[in-house]
Amino acid sequence: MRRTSQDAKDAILAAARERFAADGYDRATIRSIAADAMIDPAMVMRYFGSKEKLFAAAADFDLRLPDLSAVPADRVGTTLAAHLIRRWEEDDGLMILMRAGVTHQDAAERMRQIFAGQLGPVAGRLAGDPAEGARRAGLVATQALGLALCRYVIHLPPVVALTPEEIVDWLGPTFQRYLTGAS
Amino acid sequence: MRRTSQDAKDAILAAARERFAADGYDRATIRSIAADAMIDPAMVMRYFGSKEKLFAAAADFDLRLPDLSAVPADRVGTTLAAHLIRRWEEDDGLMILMRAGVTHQDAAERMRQIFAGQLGPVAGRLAGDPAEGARRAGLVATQALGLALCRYVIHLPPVVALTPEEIVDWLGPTFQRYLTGAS
DNA sequence: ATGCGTTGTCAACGCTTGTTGGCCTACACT
DNA sequence: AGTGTAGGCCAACAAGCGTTGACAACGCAT
Repeated sequence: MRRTSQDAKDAILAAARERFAADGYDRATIRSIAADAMIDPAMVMRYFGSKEKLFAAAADFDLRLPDLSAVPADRVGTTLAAHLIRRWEEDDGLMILMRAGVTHQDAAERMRQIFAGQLGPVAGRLAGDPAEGARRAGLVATQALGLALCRYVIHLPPVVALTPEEIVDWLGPTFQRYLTGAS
Repeated sequence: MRRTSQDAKDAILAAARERFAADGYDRATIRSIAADAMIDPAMVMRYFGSKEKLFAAAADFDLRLPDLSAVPADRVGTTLAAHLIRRWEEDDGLMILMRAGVTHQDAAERMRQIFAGQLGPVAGRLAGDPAEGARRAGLVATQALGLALCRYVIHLPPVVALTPEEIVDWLGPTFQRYLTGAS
């Protein structure tokens, strides 16, 4: 039994996710992705059409936010912080978007959709007003993405040294204020 | 009177700063920088030696932090927030580092030096302990760089819509807690 | 006017990139 | 056995990159 085309696609996609997350859009080449997947570069084109389409397939991501209005009102900040940290470490999808979003238009657009479409409604439900929810979601995004940038991309030593528990302790109150505090 | 070499260098450096800030390291090509400076690409090489060296010359940046121990203790957060916003808008140096730091090693290293060497000591003076200062500086960096990422790079609409005053009002207390709050 | 050093131009190099088309190879089915 | 089809490989393409070296044009000193 030879490898089925689905296996090849899976292997390519897995390699692509790793490379895009580690190197960004430009430096992650079709050739290097193909080498990681132990396959010919031409196969990548056959199965995904172009580098753009491969990236679109690899950059799929969902925050999988819990329903924050179901947790105690004074716990939304820490709950969100704990969830985001976990989500970040188990899925490299956000790393892909961060590394690519800096130079790549589509990736930036995806990022906007994620925070407007996933975090926005959750914040809006807490604020009781969609427009205000968007503002709150934006503020949360600045702190959340900033942590990811310093910890996983820039590798700022003091931020890398923080334990997940410390991060929750420090960022939880910040999220709490951004989500529920007075404007 | 022909153009002096200093004029050419200045023109190249200005064009390089704009291109690196707008496009990142990889997409900012020597050719495009030279075209912006209305000069031949070969001149760029003559005056700066290589793309790496040109980047090093363009990525020079100083936070120019004020002495935070000279302001009222309950004002350090808002003072820092106001200063960083101003610094960000008047100098594209940090944009260069942010756009490049994601894929370029040297830029990430510069970023680490800036926050460890400039913000760290200031925070250390406030905390009365250099090691603790590094931690506090790291936390501040997550929020400060996250804002810049969302506002100037990703262009998250709700974050772009914030006025400088609103940003100071929201981020000031965060910086205050990161710098002087209980650990 | 002659010479020289600086400023600028031009063409090309070697390399890497995304992308394409043709050609094998192995399996499933008749 | 023969054949069709799907998986895979190879070589090449055009374009763009950083970089190089040779050569022309200019201004100032002598």
